[in-house]
Amino acid sequence: MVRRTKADALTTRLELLDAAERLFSERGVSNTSMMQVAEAAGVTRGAIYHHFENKLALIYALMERVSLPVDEMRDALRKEHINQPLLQLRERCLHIVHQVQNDPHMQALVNILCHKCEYVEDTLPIHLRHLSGRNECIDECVKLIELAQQQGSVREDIDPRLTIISIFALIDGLFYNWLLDPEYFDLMSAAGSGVDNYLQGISKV
Amino acid sequence: MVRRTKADALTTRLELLDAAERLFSERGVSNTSMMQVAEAAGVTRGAIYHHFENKLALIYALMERVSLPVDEMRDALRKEHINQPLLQLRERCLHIVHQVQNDPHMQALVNILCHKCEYVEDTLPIHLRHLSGRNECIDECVKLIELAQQQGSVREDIDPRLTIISIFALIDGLFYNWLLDPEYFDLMSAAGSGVDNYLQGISKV
DNA sequence: CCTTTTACATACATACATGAATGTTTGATT
DNA sequence: AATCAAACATTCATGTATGTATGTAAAAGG
Repeated sequence: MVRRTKADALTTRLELLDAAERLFSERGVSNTSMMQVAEAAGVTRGAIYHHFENKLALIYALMERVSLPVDEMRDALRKEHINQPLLQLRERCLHIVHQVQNDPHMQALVNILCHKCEYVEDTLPIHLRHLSGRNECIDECVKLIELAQQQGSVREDIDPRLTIISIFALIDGLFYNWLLDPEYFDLMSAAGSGVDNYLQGISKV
Repeated sequence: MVRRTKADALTTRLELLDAAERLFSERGVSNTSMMQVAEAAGVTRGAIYHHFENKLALIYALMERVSLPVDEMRDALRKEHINQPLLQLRERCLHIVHQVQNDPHMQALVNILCHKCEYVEDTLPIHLRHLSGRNECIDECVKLIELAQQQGSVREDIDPRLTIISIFALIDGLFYNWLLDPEYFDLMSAAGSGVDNYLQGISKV
């Protein structure tokens, strides 16, 4: 059955995205054919190629879908705890973790980018996009550490950049392992104690 | 040209492993065909299927190749700094990092498992194997934290298990990001400061 | 020296996946 | 009301990966 109106077309598009998100997340990107995505969405392959150029464009669209709410949330959190940089850093970190744990789209996307998609030349644009937003975030958080140093709450011998890279690595690693086996540990508890312990370690005594 | 002697066959096998390791690491597992591996090793596909059942068996063999030296090193490090659990933990962590940075086989394998191989049902045995050795290591390191608590060097309110999970996540995350862009930061520096800061954060003042 | 394996190469059968080309039905436009 | 274009469905042409079956020459074994 062909959907005719613009609203119907948008529905089809969303159903395709949902199907792709689910199948990619369950069975891996390269192990999922366009045919399977189409079938799961109740359409034929023709529908996919009408809405998306190819499989990469599909993943790209999946990223678009979550990037907007993520950006909004980041902008909001940027304005809180302005004079308490370590607290803001903590809140921003834990909020991302909370989002990955509770927003299904976000979780599926991180899962796909982390475990269901090979980082190769073909997928480079995807991962570059993923990293660009991240690097911005790193630069911004480095300034938080520097500010904390100026305020005297963080030790002078701490390298702000390496510190942020480590904290982000900690969170990435938690995602990485938690997505492999969500039962193995509680994500929020680990992230909370992990970030707190780390911040404690760089704080002045 | 057919290699006839047993020694020659072993050479062929090693060349196949080297070729697979390189191609998988460069172009991704599912994006590399058995044909390409064979060509890179200077043989035909028949040679591969003679030595390995399929692509999974190839990856499995790649793991075998590095698991032995890794195990040996772990056993050795287990015996050092017995009465200084935090120091032993630190050394064990940093040694793994050092190994990933300096041993090409180790680095390629971590890269493959981390970025060049989708975690799907087909590859489950691979990843299960990867995780089993890891979980053993976690259990062992948890005991190090508990010992440090008994010795009074680590705060009582620290959860040993979550702590180790976080520290391991930190290292995993560093691998994950460093392999994506080795120029972006110095692995050893980040790991050193990261682990030290974290341990500082859980230590008694 | 004869037989049996080993260690591959070659060939084949099958199965998908992709992309593009084309067809068709209906909403949208004027 | 007529035309256009969107939103798909259908079909085809092609490439490519896999697994297996078979062939073969030399090494290993007795």
